[in-house]
Amino acid sequence: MSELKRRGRPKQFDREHTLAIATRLYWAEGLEGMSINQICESADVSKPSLYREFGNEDGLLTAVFHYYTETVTKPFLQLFDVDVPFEKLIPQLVHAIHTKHDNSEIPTGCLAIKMRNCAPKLSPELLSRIDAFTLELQQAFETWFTFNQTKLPSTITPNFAAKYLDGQLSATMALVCKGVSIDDACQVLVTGLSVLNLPGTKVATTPTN
Amino acid sequence: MSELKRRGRPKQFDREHTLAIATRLYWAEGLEGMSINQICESADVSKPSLYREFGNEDGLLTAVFHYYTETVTKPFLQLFDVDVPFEKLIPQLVHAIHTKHDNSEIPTGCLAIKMRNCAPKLSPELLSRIDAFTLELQQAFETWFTFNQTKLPSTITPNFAAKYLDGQLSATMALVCKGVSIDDACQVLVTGLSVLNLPGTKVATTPTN
DNA sequence: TATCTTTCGTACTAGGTGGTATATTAACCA
DNA sequence: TGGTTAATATACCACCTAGTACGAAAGATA
Repeated sequence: MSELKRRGRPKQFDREHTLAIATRLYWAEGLEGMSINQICESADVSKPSLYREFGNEDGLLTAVFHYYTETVTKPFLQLFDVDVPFEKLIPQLVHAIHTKHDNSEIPTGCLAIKMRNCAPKLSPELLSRIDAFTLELQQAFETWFTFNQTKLPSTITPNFAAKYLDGQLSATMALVCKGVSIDDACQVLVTGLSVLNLPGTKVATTPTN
Repeated sequence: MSELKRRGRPKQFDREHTLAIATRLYWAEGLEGMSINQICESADVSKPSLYREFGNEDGLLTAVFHYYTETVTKPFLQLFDVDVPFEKLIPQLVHAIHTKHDNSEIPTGCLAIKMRNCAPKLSPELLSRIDAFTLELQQAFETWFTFNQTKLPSTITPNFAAKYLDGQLSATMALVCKGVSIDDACQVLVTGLSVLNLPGTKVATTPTN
């Protein structure tokens, strides 16, 4: 146990609570739409406390990004475990999107993408961390397709399929952000993925030549 | 002609030039990444001159949005004229994307979407203008599919096809913004649109049930 | 009790933001 | 020439931003 008595005034600052609120705010309002002052006010912490914990704004953003990937993206990535069978991926994706947007107040879009769009505000270190993570995600897709390659159309490589899936997910989120209903957005996702020959889609096309 | 002599000091302010520079800057750097001061400096105009012309920041943004739709989006929309035959749409889209990103310094992404993402900064009037325009675009897609409905798969309505196309274009732009090559992004677009049975695509799928 | 150590928050800084008051300038007209 | 009109830019405003100096507070140690 780390039950040895610490000297000095006991710490009251709740890092986890602050990170949760900051992440939610940045995610919902956008990086540039949210200031340190507003975050301090919402999380009910003093500004020096926040700076003591995270150093500066970039430190806070780095911690927020880490918190986001751990609590949001990584659970999503588990859907692409190579053990997940071919025929269960799309229903799982649709289910994940539905539960994520239906019964809670999760903001729309991807925080990592929103952060990437504010590149000039970010340090090179954080920027490369974001890029590394998106690459990691991309490669998880590719790995999944590699292990499930047998049923891919012959003209489609796992690498392209990964990019294509990435694009379809972007499309779905973009539509949701635009106000399209979750059902319609999921239908777009399912339709788009149907070209990869994944089961669970209704749309069928015929060869063009 | 409006050649009647105006009284007072002749105007030097070049509205068109300023709008062109402001649009480019907002488009490239994002709404929140660009300040009035920076725009004035880049356009080499004084701040009062800019305020005299546009009233306030929201007025400038409104003018920028109009300039953007007129010079960028509407030419793109012409590709969806109902007279454009079915089999020429995709090559035109790909060609448009290529020429737009290859030989010039056009920023990536869509300014209208970037503006929409900064909703809290925008006046309700401008916000509804943006929404109206995106709706108009969506309906142009739908009209095109209505006039070219015959070859659409029976399970796909023109309304859904319009949303789907919107999503595929978002996907393409998202990939380009992420650093994916134009060729790969266009290939994603072509592949995605293949489910609509449009000619010009190589990928063919077989019915799943 | 007094000292030491650590965390706390008030109150401040410098700089940037959107926006403007005001004096000057430059053309017309009489 | 002098008066009228309108466009110009300097120099300013109040406010907000990220970031911090510093003294008070709260516990352990002696």
